[in-house]
Amino acid sequence: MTKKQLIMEEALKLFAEKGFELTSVQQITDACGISKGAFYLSFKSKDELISSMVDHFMRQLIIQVDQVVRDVENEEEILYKFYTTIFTSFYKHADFAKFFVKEQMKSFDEELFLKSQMYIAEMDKTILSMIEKLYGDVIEETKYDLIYTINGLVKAYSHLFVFYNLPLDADALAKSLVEKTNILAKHMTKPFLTGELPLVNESPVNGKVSKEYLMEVIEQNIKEVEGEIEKESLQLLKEELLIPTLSPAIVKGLIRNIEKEPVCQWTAYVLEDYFGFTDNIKE
Amino acid sequence: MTKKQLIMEEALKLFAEKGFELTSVQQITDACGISKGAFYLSFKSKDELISSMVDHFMRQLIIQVDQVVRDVENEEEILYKFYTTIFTSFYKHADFAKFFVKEQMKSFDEELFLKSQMYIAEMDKTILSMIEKLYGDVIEETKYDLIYTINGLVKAYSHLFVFYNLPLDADALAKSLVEKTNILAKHMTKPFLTGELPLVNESPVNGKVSKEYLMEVIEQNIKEVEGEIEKESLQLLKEELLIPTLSPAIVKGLIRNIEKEPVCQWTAYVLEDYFGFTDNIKE
DNA sequence: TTGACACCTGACTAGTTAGTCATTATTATA
DNA sequence: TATAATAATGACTAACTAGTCAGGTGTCAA
Repeated sequence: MTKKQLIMEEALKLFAEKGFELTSVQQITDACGISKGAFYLSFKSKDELISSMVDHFMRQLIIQVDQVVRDVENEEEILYKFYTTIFTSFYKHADFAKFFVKEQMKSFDEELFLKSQMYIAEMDKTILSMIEKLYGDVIEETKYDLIYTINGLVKAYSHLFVFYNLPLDADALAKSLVEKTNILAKHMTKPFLTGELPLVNESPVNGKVSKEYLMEVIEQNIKEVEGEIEKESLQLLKEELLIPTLSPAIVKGLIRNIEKEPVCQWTAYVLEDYFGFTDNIKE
Repeated sequence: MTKKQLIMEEALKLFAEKGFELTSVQQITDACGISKGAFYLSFKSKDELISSMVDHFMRQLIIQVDQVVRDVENEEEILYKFYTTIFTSFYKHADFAKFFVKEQMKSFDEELFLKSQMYIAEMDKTILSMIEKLYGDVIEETKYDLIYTINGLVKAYSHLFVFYNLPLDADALAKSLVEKTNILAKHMTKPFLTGELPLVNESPVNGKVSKEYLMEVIEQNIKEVEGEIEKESLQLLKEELLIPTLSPAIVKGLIRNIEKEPVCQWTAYVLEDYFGFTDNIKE
């Protein structure tokens, strides 16, 4: 475990307990058994720590949910898998869920707020593609309402185990919410969110992640990754970003090379999005 | 406007903007144009301010919603009125809604957390009585799920105008959510929350508010209120609490005497609950 | 005009915090 | 073993905080 990971884990426990502002860097380093100076070797500031934590957990969650939605063979099972995945992740990372609910709001840091919004929008995108696949044209008019309703259900029921520490019966909960979702998809006729409104929830990067953002993520990965294949793949992908020359098959292959490496999973995810490989179903 | 009100209003703006911890007493008093010392003449501490704020706004909301649920003649309209009331209040007090979502969590102050839970449980009680009145035995098995779903919908859709500052079309939103609620009440067959679970959400005072709490609230009111009738009514109600001697009609009349006074509304509300007048419908 | 009173002020105390940096310890290399 | 490079330390700074309190201000009635 790297020092960064150690700090993030210990900090998360303290943040969930007392909140971000009321946890001092000193308390974090004490919990880690390191000095205050060592903290600043891993993170430029306390704000950078919180920002890294949001990246770490939200990326993990989005990648997981996206995998489920794209890979499940049996269409009937997608919704069920979606709910179990999301609740299992919330349950496992209850500390982060607690912390995220508490601090996601526009406060003390505009940048962090926008980042959170970006991840939430990314999740909404995945939910949208899921319900379009499931219900097709039937929900054309009501799909944005369905996204909001699903989010509401997840939020409301998360409370049970995130804040009351109840044990989670993910199976029963998912089955119950699958029923609710199906009922609403089938019968809803009066959507509140008509075409124009939901734009507010679009990704701040307008659906496409920016080239600059991808460059940044890739360069970060090049520093972190060990294997030579992975390093070279990242290097080639970076050049492809600047001047496109390679064929789709080669690009896809390069992404394949890095997608198993944990630190590169997010990069692989956003690159697939950027190069338009998002509609592939597990072969 | 009293000094207390002034401080609460200015503080609320700052809290919604930057959060509780990052707003200093100095900043609040600067915004009010008063000195730091003056602040401590109105509130014993910064914590007491936040606690008073939660009391103020949550009591207002609960009284409003309760009135709607109990007074609306046309049963068809209850749900619609419920949603419009709650969203209009959230919209009007967006600052508080923002602040409450952010700070309601178990953090930095166990007492405040319990207080928030108590108000939330109180609201759940009102919702329960509303849906029982509306759907009767049909939802016997699913009523707790319905409460959670309603809460989820309110939370999810509040975001639109609380955090994105969108204008609120309360009429359209309420109509849309009424439909969703009706659909779920009619078709839901797989509740997640079976009889045992929802106990966690019961009021910490076990359904009945404690005598001590009532005494405290009444004594506070006696100090604040002007009118002689109101003062005497409160005094008699206090004695009735200690040794019950008066007939229900007299007690009810005494409560009537105080329920128009803004500072006494909450007291009237909890006293009605305590003396068992909660099932009365507007005559 | 005087004195009594409630109201108000802001400099002050005692404490905490994020972040720095000269110094020391550890490890790798030659 | 000697030297260079890297990692880690914790005392320190500068800034901020909640809450206090000795003294000031304005407003009454006598």
